[in-house]
Amino acid sequence: MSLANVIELSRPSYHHGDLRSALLVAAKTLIAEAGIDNLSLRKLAERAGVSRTAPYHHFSGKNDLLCAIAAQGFRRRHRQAMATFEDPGLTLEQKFEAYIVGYMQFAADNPEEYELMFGRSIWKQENSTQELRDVAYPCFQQQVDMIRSWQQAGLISGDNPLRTSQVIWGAVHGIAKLFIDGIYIDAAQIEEVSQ
Amino acid sequence: MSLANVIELSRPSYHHGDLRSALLVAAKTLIAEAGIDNLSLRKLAERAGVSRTAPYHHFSGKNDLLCAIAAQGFRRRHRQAMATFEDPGLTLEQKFEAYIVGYMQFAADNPEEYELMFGRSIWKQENSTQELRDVAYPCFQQQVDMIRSWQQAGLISGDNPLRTSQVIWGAVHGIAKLFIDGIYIDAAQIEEVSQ
DNA sequence: CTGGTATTTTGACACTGTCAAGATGTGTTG
DNA sequence: CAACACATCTTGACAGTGTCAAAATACCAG
Repeated sequence: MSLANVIELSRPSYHHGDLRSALLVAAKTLIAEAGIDNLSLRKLAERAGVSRTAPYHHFSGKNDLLCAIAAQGFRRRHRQAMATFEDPGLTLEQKFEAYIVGYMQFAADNPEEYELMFGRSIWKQENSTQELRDVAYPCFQQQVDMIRSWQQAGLISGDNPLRTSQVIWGAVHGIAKLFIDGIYIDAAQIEEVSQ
Repeated sequence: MSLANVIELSRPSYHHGDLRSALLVAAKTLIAEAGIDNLSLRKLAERAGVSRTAPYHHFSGKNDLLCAIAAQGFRRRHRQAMATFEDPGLTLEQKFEAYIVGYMQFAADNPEEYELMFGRSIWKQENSTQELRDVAYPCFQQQVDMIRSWQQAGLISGDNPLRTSQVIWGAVHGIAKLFIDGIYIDAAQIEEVSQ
């Protein structure tokens, strides 16, 4: 962010230089400050020190911007989960627990971004960008793969990774929303879902 | 709705008569047609055959209207769950299954209304109306009571009804959202959560 | 009938997303 | 170096939104 500020303050030229990433950065801070539904393109443009319609040369519209932000979130979460999955110092069981806890942590740490990622506005209708889908689907696929390995190891029941994944993700997601909304559930309770 | 239409078409007087309920009815049809986020007070007023600012004498604002609609939903669901809970022809186990299935059915039948009820916009900040809280909390409390009875009967594990309720509701809610978003999960899978 | 109150309307304002047209740089080619 | 093409940014404009203030209208108690 400090880099972006430097660029913004000492605007060396008429052209911003890297307005696209500057907008994404500004958008994330605005979202963290005031929530998703208080984000407007105009306030965002002002924050970035640029005219109202400048963003339209980097994003086809507001929905496109939101998709790009969400895509960043999926990338971050994907890397994070990947690190857990590939950590050689963890047993399968530990990975399972770390995955669940990590998921909750991610949701709790970035509640507004999480809301954007899994809120339906960018997924409903034909709103989702190609880029977003390209980033999010591997994220889901990875989860299915992990669950498959846990099932094969007999760590959790069931033999249909996809179905089980839907159920588990549904549960974790629902609980994460409770978590975000302020009803604290400690890690011990999370174990109860895993059975 | 037909009754409302009669009232609307043959508007007998300058005063609407029962604009408040007419607005609620119109709002629900508009929501069912075009979704929650496509509902605007102006379109709603037009649909009700009334001026743009007329609703403001029956609701303090848009948020108030949304809370009223959601409150209706909670009342409906509460009655529905109550009927299941008090049905003498069902065993505890059957009630449990009926409760879960009924919940999913409710969500699937009224997806947009469900989104409103459990979407965070009306719950976030200090948006929730007193009426909404008065209706919704008994709805949650009832669920806790049911789970307590199931736990006492040894039907499900755990000894903390509140915590368990949070977990189960989180799971069911998450799965309901998957359900709504088009990923079908049959009843057999639901059993898997209940263990 | 009359005054007060409840209800509805018209007018207005700030804010939003988005498009069209013009202005201003940047880079490339002759 | 000059001139043109292109990317980028700005100004102007429009429709739509929620909401408030003030005026108009209908109903109701005295």
